[in-house]
Amino acid sequence: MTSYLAHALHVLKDRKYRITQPRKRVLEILNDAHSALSAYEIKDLIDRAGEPVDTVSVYRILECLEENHLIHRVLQTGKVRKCQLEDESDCRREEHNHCHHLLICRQCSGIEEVHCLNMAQVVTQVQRESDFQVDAHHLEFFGLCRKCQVG
Amino acid sequence: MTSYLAHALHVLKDRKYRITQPRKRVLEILNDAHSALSAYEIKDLIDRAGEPVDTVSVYRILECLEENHLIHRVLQTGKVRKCQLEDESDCRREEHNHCHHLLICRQCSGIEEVHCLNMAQVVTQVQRESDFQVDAHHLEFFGLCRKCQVG
DNA sequence: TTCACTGCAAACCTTTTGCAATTCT
DNA sequence: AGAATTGCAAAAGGTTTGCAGTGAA
Repeated sequence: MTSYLAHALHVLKDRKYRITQPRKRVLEILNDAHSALSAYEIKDLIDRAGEPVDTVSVYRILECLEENHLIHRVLQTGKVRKCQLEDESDCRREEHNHCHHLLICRQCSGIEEVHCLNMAQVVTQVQRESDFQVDAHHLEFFGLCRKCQVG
Repeated sequence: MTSYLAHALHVLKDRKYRITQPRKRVLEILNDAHSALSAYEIKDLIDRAGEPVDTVSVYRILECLEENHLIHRVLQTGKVRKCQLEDESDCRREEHNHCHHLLICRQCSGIEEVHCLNMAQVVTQVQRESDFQVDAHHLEFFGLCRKCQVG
């Protein structure tokens, strides 16, 4: 069980990106975050920890991380969140890293990620009824997470 | 078969909103649009038609229309689009006006809207596997619309 | 006539760009 | 050393706010 942080650093190193202080700090913040964060929120968290980073750098780092599929964006807010490490075994190959379904709690703003939802039927329905050739989709659920459900 | 424009004006009048020139113009633009538009794009289209409207007014009008469920936003871009008039007969009551599924064409940027996709199974799967109580969702499909499919 | 609504000015927040200085490897 | 990356300054873009003036009902 590798941590997200270790995984991300490994991916970046592997692809010849430099492991700089700002990059490490952003990844540490993302690693610890339980909800999605904006570029500014990430910058603030880093600054508060003592060694400030420029906002522009945060933007550029997030861009890099997104290109390497280490984070993805919540459509509704534009905030980012680390990509969960996938359990290869129970994910169909074709949907790979690109099919994330988010569970966004309206109480605590926490975000969970679900892979492997079976969307085949729905996609088929769209293709049949609308004659639209689907090659990707984004799906976000809103509601209450386990902790915020009362009773 | 009422037009979107007539429908929207009726709803607003009914709820004691004033039918002003800027509101009429924004609704006309939305009525004719075949893809989603940003506030700026709407302002530009109106300006080009001869009688300019202030950007701030466009923002406020869009806010009003959104509150009254006459437009909704495409999550990915933040642009807005008229809500399609629903065919009451084949839509389950509970999902009513709030369950839109968008088909976004990556070729022509056109947007279609689909109601009545059967998401029950997927929602059930989420609730069961993640213990998350779903009360809403947003779903956007990306791909090729009928016209842009070759062959 | 009255009050909702608009237009204008200005502020605010977010994101992007160019370039010189820094720092990983 | 050399190239990638950062920080700074500045601009660009999008959105919001306050207030006085306008116009729909």
